[in-house]
Amino acid sequence: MDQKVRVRYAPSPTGFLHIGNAQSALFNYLFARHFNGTMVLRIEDTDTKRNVQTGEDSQRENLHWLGIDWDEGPNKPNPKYAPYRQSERNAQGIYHKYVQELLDKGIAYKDYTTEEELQEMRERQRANKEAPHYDGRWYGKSEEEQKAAEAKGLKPTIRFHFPKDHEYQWDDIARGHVSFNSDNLGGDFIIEKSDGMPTYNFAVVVDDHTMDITHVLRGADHISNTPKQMAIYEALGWEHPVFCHIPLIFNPKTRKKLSKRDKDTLQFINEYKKHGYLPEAIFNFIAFLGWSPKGEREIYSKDELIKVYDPERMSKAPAYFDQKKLDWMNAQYIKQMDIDELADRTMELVKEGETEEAQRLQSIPEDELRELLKKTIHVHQRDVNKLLEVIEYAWSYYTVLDEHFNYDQLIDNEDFTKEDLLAVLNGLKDKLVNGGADLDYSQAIKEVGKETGVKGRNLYFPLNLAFTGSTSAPQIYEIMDIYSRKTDLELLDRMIAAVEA
RNA sequence: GACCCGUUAGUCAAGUGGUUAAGACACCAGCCUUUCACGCUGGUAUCGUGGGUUCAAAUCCCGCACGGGUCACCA
Repeated sequence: MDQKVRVRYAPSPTGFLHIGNAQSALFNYLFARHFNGTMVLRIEDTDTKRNVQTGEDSQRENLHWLGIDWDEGPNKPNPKYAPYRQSERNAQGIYHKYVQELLDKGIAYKDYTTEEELQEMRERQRANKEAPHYDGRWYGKSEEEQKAAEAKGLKPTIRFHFPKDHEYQWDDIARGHVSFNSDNLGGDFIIEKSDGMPTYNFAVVVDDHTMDITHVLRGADHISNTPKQMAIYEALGWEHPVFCHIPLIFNPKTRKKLSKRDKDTLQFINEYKKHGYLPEAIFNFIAFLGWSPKGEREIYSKDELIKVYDPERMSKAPAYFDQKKLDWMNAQYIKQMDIDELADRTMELVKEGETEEAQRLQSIPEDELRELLKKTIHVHQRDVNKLLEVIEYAWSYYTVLDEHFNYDQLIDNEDFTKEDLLAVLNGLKDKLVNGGADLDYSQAIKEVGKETGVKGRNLYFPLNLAFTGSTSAPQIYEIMDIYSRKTDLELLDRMIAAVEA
């Protein structure tokens, strides 16, 4: 790159950070960092009807959580390029200035067609099996006709007039050579709405140019917008940036673009956060949606991804969202992270209390909770996919005495005699009663085995059942350590009573 | 309907004319283990289809089928 790279992530603040937005932000981020360029955050809030007050904050918070930061944006303005919200830019007349230029050149014109008329036009075209398009009815109209429309109280939109039979083509980093003919782009399109706001296709060109954006990485759903934007670049005598259209994320079940209505998939980054996915894992996972590095490795830290990121390796085919693979990847991160760090993060989740499960733990005093979580993580780090599961386990251990276990599966099992069961349970009970605070549970169980002559599953199954309600459990001495000595004894007594009954 | 694009195992996904067609997830089997899990080892592909080009095609070209994206005073 001989010229300083500048890229942008330009969301419209209409809701939470969606996985598709995150993907787009992430590739821009990787691109900027890999090439030592500048990452810009621009807010595209020209749709006054759909803007959500909290949308921008949500974008910011969730990007931050993911580990994506930027060098310029509404909160970090560079005076040379500010402001970074299109509504503010519009208020400064930035867009209108160029609209006027196109009007003066006769490339843009006022259109007084009403919404009803447009709809009618589209319906008629559809009925005639034509591609829906604007028919250019207001192109080249006289000033008198415009005045007459004004007199009726009509407010015009400004349309861009396409040249006839003109090829727009570019070399897309991801897609290769792409070309469109001006004749089938849907007719002259609106660049300024009747409320004076620029449309997306116009504002994006003005902003990318005036902000010196060198590379535009965005979702593949923008491919067919690109020729329109190129037409504007051309009309204004500007050079267009390099384009890279990122493959869309598909839902494997519907085989369509991931839709916000697909209930089977978590759509928003904040949902992943509250379920206890680690941002490192999500970052890693999203980087592999539509891109892959050379080689067979799949686990990469953010810094490693920045290093190996190669835009030439962007895929063309859509990326299918595989929830199970994400779970696996998150589990990999959990396995390699140390317990204190995991405990900190789980504490964080509890404090935020965004799920019922997390809220329940808020009743536990902080020091006690931290101990409980550390012990729970120690036991379950290897088998848990997300931190919410740690929270669930912790709660089940905390409230174990409220549960009523069913001991019948061993009592009614001919492989386990009543005598052996009692010998084991009472044997361990003795150790617990007589042992000091530093009693080694693992050692104690082994001794019980030796003293009673009961071993293997006959030794461990009863203990598993007594302490967890199930014959299969992780290392039982670790579970015993999660509970208080008093609870351990209570659980043993309960089973002893059941066996004797 | 028009215009663009895609199609490699159950699911993803490498692969850019000559490979035993990577790897991951899931699944199954074996090993390990008191059990569960983790971990380890092994297992599964005539590369959508029909034609070309070539000594040689998953890779290049054409047709077909299927799938998708886009055709807003949304971004």
